[in-house]
Amino acid sequence: MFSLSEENYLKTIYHLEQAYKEGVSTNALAEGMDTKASSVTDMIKKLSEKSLVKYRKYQGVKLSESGRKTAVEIIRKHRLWEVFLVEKLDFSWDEVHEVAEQLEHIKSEKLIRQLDKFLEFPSRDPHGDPIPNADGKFVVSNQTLLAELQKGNSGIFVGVKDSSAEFLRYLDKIQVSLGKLIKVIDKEDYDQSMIVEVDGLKINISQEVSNNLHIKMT
Amino acid sequence: MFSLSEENYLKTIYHLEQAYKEGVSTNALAEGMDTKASSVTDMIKKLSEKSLVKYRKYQGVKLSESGRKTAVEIIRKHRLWEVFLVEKLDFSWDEVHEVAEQLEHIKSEKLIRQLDKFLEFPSRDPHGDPIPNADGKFVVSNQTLLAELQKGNSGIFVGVKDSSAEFLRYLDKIQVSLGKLIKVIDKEDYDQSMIVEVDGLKINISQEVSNNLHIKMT
DNA sequence: CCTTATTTTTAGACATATCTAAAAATATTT
DNA sequence: AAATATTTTTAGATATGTCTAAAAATAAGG
Repeated sequence: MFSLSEENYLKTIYHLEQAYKEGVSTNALAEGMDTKASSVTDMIKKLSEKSLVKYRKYQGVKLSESGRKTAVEIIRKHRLWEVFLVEKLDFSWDEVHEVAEQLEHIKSEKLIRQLDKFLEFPSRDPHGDPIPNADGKFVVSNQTLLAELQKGNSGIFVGVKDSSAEFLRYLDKIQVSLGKLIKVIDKEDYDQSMIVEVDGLKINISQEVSNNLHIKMT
Repeated sequence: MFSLSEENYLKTIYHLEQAYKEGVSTNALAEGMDTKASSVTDMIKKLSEKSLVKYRKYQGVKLSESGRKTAVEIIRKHRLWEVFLVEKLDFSWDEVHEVAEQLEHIKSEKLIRQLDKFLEFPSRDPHGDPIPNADGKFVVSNQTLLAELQKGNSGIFVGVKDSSAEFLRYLDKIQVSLGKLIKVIDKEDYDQSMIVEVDGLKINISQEVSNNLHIKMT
């Protein structure tokens, strides 16, 4: 199996690949791992020898098939534990990350299989991010960001992209909570702000905010 | 906080202290940690510098107050996770140990506080061992081994001492399961074997077996 | 009580994962 | 395209936790 450090590198490379499709640079990875570029080079070499990444000097890294598989497994574990913490142990959205970062490295196939079952096979974590299934597949769904909706569209608020405590407090304040039906009443062309209706109340929402709300279309 | 290795040493010293009250020898600890005596000496020095153990060269170690506190916290976490695995994730008694060994090192006060609450403050783990409370206190109870009961006594079967898969299969076979009321009908003087009644059935049980069953007296 | 056996410690080495500082490669500017 | 700036890699060092082999301390036996 892989060391804690190796697993964290794989996970970080996976996330950075979304933004850097051509390959993740050493510096970007150093920033993501909160370490020095030289340390990154060392670790990349190790991962490369284990065929977890494809690496050519000075050209950045990409995950190999087996590297991606491992990264997705870790992400699956992270997100399932987040669901557990919020749904069963009454954690709030902004408290789960640090603990899930630890729990994601526990090694036991049975543990995660049974946890998944216990949680009734959730498809999204508390932030609205999809949870890959046991085969590592992300099951697609009819989900989008509120910002993508047009005047007249509506959907269920199923998650947030920005899970900072600050943002969650803001949502609390405007009384927008998970599971609510949100309808777009009007959308301003000049700043993309919206007037939406939630529980019969009309609320004005900036694009910054609408970009952070995951909506499941009905 | 303490490293994984430090935590494992503290836990092992704690357990060995039950048998070696005068202090745990370097060799005993090496055996318990499955490592070499020289490694143990190195680690003991480190723990001693951190005031987690009391150590005089060639005289073995004892836990200090803070060392004992830390060890008990780890044991509390281990046992709570075992309850979780058995009660919520359908693990069997003989599968939980390895996973709990990993989970016991997760660092989050809130996690363990909420887990305890979620499990409704269990007082014993699936093997019948007591779970210290958040203050590190073992709440005493009216529990004993079946072997200690006399003719006519009865009590609830609340745990096993030997949790080998073999033994658990045997219990399954004779239909003795957790929570059952067991009454001692007769006890042989010459081999200490017993005839007990469970669910109206009379079963013959050897001393070897009765010595492995934790009973809560009613 | 002195010799032998056992236990424990020390000394020096190794692997992992990190760092700093310097060198090498690549990218950018003029 | 040459000079400069940036990025990446290498080289050498450090901390943790382990090991082997040898030395030192303690325990046991005659």
